[in-house]
Amino acid sequence: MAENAVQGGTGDIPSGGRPTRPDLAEMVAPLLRTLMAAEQPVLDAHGLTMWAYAVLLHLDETPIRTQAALAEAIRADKTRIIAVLDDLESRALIARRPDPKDRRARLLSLTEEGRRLRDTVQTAIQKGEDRLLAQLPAADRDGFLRGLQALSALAEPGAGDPGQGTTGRRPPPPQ
Amino acid sequence: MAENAVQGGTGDIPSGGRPTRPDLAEMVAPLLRTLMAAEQPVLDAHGLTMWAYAVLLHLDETPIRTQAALAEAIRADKTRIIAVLDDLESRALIARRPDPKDRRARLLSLTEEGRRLRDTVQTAIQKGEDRLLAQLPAADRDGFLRGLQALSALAEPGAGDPGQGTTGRRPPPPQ
DNA sequence: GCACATCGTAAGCACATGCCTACTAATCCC
DNA sequence: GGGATTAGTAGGCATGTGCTTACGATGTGC
Repeated sequence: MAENAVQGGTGDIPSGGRPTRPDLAEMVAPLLRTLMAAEQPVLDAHGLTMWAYAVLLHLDETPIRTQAALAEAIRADKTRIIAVLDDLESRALIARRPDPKDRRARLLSLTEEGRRLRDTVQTAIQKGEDRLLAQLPAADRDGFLRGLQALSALAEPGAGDPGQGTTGRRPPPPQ
Repeated sequence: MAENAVQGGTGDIPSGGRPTRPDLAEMVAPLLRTLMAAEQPVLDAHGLTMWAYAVLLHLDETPIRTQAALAEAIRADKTRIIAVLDDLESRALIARRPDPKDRRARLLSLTEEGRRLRDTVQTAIQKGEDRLLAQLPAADRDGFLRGLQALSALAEPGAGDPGQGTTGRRPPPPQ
């Protein structure tokens, strides 16, 4: 039944034995490359960079009160997203107003046009992703999405290992 | 039954409606970060870079006849892996001999010690990965691994869209 | 009022990456 | 034999990134 299942559940590797499945990173890295390569044309068509798109995505979900918080949320550098925000603001996709309660901070919000663009782009991107997912058996696709969602949540800032912070530079991608 | 399932199968998005799941890349990118962050200490402990580890991994699976082929297999730059190979060779982890049949090419192979190190490192890495996977329900874990394996295979060189080649530079990671 | 901390911003450094251009050695083809 | 081609190597260029420092504006605590 589960004969041709991917081996690799917990405890599948006898101590000292050879691993029986590829490393997760070895599989995740090419997948991310594929996904980003598929996104790129869509983003290009709308004049968005990956960072700008990440801003649009995360700005919509939760109201962000400081640029630093936004930067941390999308794992960007605090000083590097300034140009991104400048561009998005100049195109009226986001609004950046001083917080009345603390005029040091800038209240970031999506404009109606920003929300519209975000919807358009995201729908197009997910349409392409669905073509990929369609190649999976329905059962695997469901488990894949659930597992992916669960595992990615462990990487969110604030979850998992606390105290690690922003230490260390970004390692080169394997494979 | 499938009430709390992740929405996002093919055709779940009515045209014009809002997407109902996060973008795949938005979930895959943090996951890759987590996985690489978990690998790094193990690699450091054995004096390996990500690239060096990728070389050890891919050199073991299939005999590689040219460095260029290896570079393409691990999606590295042909000229950049030379230093990596130099280091691995100087540590007797790989062997690099001129091909008798074509002395321009270098036959690359893992030494016994290289294979031993690869096993040690990979086992340690997968042990950490299994701790992550253990947090998933068994059914999802199986589907996740099968789906991940299938999707990552689509990104392999030679599969999927041919003719794309090495065009374009590496985009920045979203989120 | 004044020292200190925080937010946004600008500028720069160090480093890794992808790409390109030689250059040598070796091979292939005519 | 001689020209074109290929593998490996070395070097450089442009870019993107993380990190640090500095500065002005603002807010907080004493």
